[in-house]
Amino acid sequence: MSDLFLLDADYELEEGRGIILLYCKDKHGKMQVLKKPYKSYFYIQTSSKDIVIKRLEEEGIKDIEIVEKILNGSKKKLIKVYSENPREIPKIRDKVKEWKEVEEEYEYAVSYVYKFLMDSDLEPANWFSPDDLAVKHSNDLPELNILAFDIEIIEEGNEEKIIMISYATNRGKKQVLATKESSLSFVKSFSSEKQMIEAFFDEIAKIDPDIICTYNGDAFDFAKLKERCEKLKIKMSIGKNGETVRFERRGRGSAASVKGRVHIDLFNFVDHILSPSMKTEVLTLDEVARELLGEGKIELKWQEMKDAWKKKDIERIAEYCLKDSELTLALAEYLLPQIFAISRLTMTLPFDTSRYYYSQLVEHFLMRKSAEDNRIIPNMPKHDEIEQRRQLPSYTGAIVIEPKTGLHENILVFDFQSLYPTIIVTHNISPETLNCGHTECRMKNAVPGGKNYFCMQQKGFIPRHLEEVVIERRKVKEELKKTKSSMLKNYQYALKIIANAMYGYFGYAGSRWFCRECGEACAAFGRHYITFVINDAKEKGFEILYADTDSCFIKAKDKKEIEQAIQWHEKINDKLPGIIELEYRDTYPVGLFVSRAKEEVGAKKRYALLSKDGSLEIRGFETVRRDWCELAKTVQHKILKMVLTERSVENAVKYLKDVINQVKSGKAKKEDLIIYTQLTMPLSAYKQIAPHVKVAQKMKERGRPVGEGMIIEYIITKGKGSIAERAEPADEAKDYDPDYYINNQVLPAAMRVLQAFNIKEDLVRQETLSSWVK
DNA sequence: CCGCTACGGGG
DNA sequence: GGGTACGTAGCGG
Repeated sequence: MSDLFLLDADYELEEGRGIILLYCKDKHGKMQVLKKPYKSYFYIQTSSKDIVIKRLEEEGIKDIEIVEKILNGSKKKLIKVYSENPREIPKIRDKVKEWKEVEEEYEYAVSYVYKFLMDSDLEPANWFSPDDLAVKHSNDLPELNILAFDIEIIEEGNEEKIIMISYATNRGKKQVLATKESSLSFVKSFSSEKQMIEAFFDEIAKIDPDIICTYNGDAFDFAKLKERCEKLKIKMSIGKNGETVRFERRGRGSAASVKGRVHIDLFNFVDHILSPSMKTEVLTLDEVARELLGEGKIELKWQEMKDAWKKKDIERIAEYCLKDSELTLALAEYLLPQIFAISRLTMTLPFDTSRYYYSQLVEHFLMRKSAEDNRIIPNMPKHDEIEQRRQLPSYTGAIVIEPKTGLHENILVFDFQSLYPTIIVTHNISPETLNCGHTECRMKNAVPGGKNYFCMQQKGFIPRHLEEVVIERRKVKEELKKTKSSMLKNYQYALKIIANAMYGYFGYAGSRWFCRECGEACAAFGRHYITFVINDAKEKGFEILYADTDSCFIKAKDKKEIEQAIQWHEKINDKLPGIIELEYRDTYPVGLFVSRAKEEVGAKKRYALLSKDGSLEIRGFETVRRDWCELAKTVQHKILKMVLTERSVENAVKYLKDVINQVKSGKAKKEDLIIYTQLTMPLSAYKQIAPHVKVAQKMKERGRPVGEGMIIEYIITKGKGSIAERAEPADEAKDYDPDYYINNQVLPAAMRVLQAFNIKEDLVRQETLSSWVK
C-alpha cells in the first residue's frame, strides 16, 4: 500500500478491545481509516515484585512483564501491566495504588492514542508507510479538502437566533445561507432557521471536508449551533457519516470535535501560540487577518447589522458574513502548515496542536523524547502538589532597566538569540543534573548569586534534546538564507516555539518536569549575561536607553556611533560562553518610551518605535480593548502618531485640548462614547454591581430582554450617584457626563502617551477649563 | 499589599 | 480518559 498522511487519530472499543483509528489521506487525496488493535499499559515501581505480581495474578491480571527503564536518571526494573481495554488501566491503577508494596505507578495518565503514537514513533501531519508505520519525511502536503464557516446571530424576541451561515472552501466554493430573501447570487434563502441549519449540514455532508476551520468556533459558532439545534430539535450531524459533534471539556471551555474531520479553531492557536509574537494586542479576526494576511473584515458595526436586518437589507450582512469565512479560510491556509510543523515535532494531533498551550506542546515533545530514550515519563502533579508549587515564594526574575522617558533618535536594538534555551544548554540545566555532588561542577557551573549548581560531566535529558532543537534551528535558519522554503520557515518556527517554552515549563505548576531550581537558575544566568552586556556597553561609552530581560536598546549620537555599536556587539560574542549569542536586530530613527506611572504596578513595558520604512511598532498601549470607548482609542492612537511622525508634542496637546473642549461642550458623537461590556453570568449571580450590570438590571426592569453572554452597550450620563447608577443603555441615554468621559476615558488614554513628555494631567484640565463654562 | 471578579474571541 | 489546566487588569478592602 502506498504512503499515507496522518491527519487525526482516535479509538473505539470492539468487544472490550481497544482499536486505534488512524484518519489518513492518501496520495490521491482520498481519506483512509486504518484500524490498529493496541494494548494499553502502565508501570508499577516496587521493591517487592514477587508479592505484587502474585497479587496482580490473584486479581486475574496476568498480562504483565518486567522491564528495565530509566527513572529519574538511573536504570530501574519495573512491572509493566497491560490491558487490551484502555479503560481498564485507570481501574487497575486505582486498585494497586492502595497496596502497601506498591511505591509508585507511572504513565497511567498518558492518553491511549498518544501512547500508541509514541510507541509506533508515528508523527501526525506526516507521511508514513501503512505496512510498518515507518515515518517517511516529506515536504509535500496531501490534497486537503478545507472548509471554513461563520455564523451571524441576532436577538429576536427573547432568544438569539442564527440568521445567517456562510462557508468557503479551498476549492473555491462560497455560499451564504440566510433566513431572509436576497438578490445576491451567492445567497440561498430559507423560510426558517431550522431549514437553514439542516441545509448547512447537508451541504457539509456533500462537500465532505477533511478539515473544518472556524475563528472562535469552540466557544461561539459550534456552541451556538448546538444551542439552536437542541432548541429546534435538529441532529447536529456535521461529522462523517452523519456523526454528531462532541464537546470535549478542556481548560476553561470546551473543544468541538467532529468525528472523521478535524475541527481547527484558529482563534485558539492565535491566542495560545501566536499572540506573543504578534504586533496586535487584540485578537479579533479583523486585526489578526490584517496583520497576517494584509486584509481585514468588511466594516459593519453591530448596531448597523441589527438595523439592516430589521430593514431586511441583508446584502451587506451577507457580504460581511461571507468575508469572515473567506478570511478564516485564508488564515487556515496560512496557519495549517505551521500547525502541522508543530504537530510533527511534538507528536501531537493537529486538533490538539491548535488548542494546546505552550506548556502542553513542550510536555508532549518531552514525552516523545522520553519514549525514544527508554525513560519513564514523570507523573503529572496531583492537585495538592500543584497548590504547593503555586504557594512557593517567587524568585527574582529578569532585569528591566527603566526606559529613559521621552522621544529618542537613532535607537539600536540588540537581543540575545534565544537567551533561556541557550543558557539551559550551555549550563546543562535539568532536574536530574541539579547539585550532582561533584566538586568540579560546584566550582565551575554554579548559579550566579546562589548555592545551586549543575553537573558538567553528564548531559541532562532536557539540555540534550533542547540542544538538538537549538542547533537544528540554527541550521534551518542558515538554509533559509539560501532558499525561501515556506516548509522550512514553519519548521524553524516550530523549533523556536519548543525551545522558548522550556524555561517557562520548569516553573509551570502543572509541569511533569517541574524544577523550581532550574527556573531560578535560568533567570539568574539571564540577569548575569544581560548585566554583563549592559556594563560592557557603558564602559565603551554607549548610552543605554532601555533593557529588558534579553534585549538592550542603545542610543547613538550619530551615524558613526551606530557603526561603532554594531562593531562592539560583534566583539562581545567572543566573551560569551557556549552557544549564548547577542544579536543585532535593527536601528530605528525615532522611538518613544514611557515608564510606568508611580501608582501603576507591573504595567507592561510601553514603547513605540518608528522603523526606517515608516511603520509603527507599538508595545504596551492597550486602549484598543472594548472597555474603552471609541473616542479614547482614537485619541490615543492619533497622539502617538503625531508625536512620532510629526514629532510635535505641542500639536498633540493642542489636539487633546480640542477633543476635551468638544466633549465638554456636549459635541461628542454618541456612538464614540459607548462602552461595551459582556454579561458573563446570569444577572442574578452578580455580587459586585459594575456599571454594565446596573444597566442590565435597568433594562430588565424596563421589560427589555437581558441574558447571559449579552454585550451591554452603555453610556455614562449626567446626574447624581455613582458611575454605575448613572450608566444607561446606549440607545436610551439622553445625554452624557462630560466629566466622566474626560477624566476616565480620554485623559487616561492620552496620558499614557503624554506622561513621557512631562505633560501634567491637571495642566491640560486647567487649560481647557475656561471653555467648560456653560 | 491581597483577594476577588471579570475579561478575552465570537454577534 | 485520569480532567483541572490561562494570564492579567482593575477594583475594593
